[in-house]
Amino acid sequence: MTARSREGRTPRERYRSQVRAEIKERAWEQIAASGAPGLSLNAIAKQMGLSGPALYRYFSGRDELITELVRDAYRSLADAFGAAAESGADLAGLGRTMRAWALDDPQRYFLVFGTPVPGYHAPDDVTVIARGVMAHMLDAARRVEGPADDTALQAHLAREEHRRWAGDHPADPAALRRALTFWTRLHGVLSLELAGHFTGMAFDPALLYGAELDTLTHAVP
Amino acid sequence: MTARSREGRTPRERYRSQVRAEIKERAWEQIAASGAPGLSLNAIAKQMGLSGPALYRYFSGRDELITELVRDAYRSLADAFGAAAESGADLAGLGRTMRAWALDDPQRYFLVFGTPVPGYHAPDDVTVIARGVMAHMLDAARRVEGPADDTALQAHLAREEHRRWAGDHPADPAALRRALTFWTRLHGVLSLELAGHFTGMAFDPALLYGAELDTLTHAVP
DNA sequence: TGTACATCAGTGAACGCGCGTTCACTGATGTAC
DNA sequence: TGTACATCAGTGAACGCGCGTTCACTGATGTAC
Repeated sequence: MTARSREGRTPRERYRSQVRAEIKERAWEQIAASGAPGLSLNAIAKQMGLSGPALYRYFSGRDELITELVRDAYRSLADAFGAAAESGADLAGLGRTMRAWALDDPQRYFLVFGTPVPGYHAPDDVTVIARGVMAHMLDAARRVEGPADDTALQAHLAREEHRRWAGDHPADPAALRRALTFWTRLHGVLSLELAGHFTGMAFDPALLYGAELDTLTHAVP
Repeated sequence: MTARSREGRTPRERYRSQVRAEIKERAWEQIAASGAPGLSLNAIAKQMGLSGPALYRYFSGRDELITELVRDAYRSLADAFGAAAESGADLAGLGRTMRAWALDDPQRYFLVFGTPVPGYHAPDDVTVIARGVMAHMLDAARRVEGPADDTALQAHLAREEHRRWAGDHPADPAALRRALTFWTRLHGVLSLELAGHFTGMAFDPALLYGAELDTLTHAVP
């Protein structure tokens, strides 16, 4: 008879997911050390005291492992946003959450928002998870009060949204614009900072980041 | 006797620099096709109808080639900025120049501003060229009129600048702040766009870019 | 102008390495009766 | 409780590949007298 723990998982299943988790952990360590392009299945196996082919019991190949890491990265950011929103964070709160998430593991940030590897295309479900992240930003952007002056961009967003939803559920263009600006401005500071482009420039990137956050919550533009 | 053309370059020297140039050209093609991590000396040699070791007559190794490409990329951006400034471009003009330069060869943009390869450190002279790019932005930022309200960031920049120059030649903190914001905001839009993060979102990134440009030339924040 | 020599681009073989991935297999663990 | 069978984690050998880099060499080009 099968020994089933709670949740109906057999010991074998539990073992499987533990090993899978350890593989991913070592993969993150490798990525942190030498970036995504340097990720090697054989190196992970060796580090775990396994032979290379053993990993193929857990992932169909290198690509699937990377995809899984991307998924996890998106999910963890979505979770962080979710938790922040849960405890009443506004747009600025999400911004601080994003910065903390990025600094926590810069290479994880770059895996998701960094230079794309030509030729690699993430599966569709990753896009869905990414949209979940965007949804959190949109939600918070919607709750920002203050005048949103009518720009050409906003009109453009309104037009495109109407076309997409055929007039049914167009998103608030002002919120959309704010969410986009939130994303690009914070990404601009974060990615340059994490890439080391501010080193030797004698200023605290956190203050620049904070200044950008202020422009977003007080008034846009 | 040596046949010297104008500039005192012998035919051999001319030949050398032609081959060097072709190597770099093929290198750029490869980077465009498969990114910087996929750059391979052997592949370049094969494409030129040469054997692998032949390239070592022209570059001391892979790292020197990459460094040279980074240098060229920075220089071409600095040149583009210089030409724009020459013909009277303001900060917005530099912004449009930067976008054109980025779209012209996205992988070149990423080579310079994208995810850093852990472990690789550019030589010092690259930093000097990079500072030249920043100088153009600062120059244009200085010529923007309009109220620059006093923020904590600005005060911070003023303090740090004073410390760096020991009170001698501190840069105008308002201009510094504007140049930094110029850089990060435009990079934010550009890098997300080039990385394909806006695909499927049904809006024109150029308009978002333009909106950010407007915020920079009209009033900051 | 011709000859002896030096320079230097490019070759081919080789080294050592690591990669992803396949395959047939062993041996332990779980399952069914 | 014991026995026969099925499942499945992991191994070791092998395949084919490409990488950066070194080395001793050939042959063409330039130089000096």
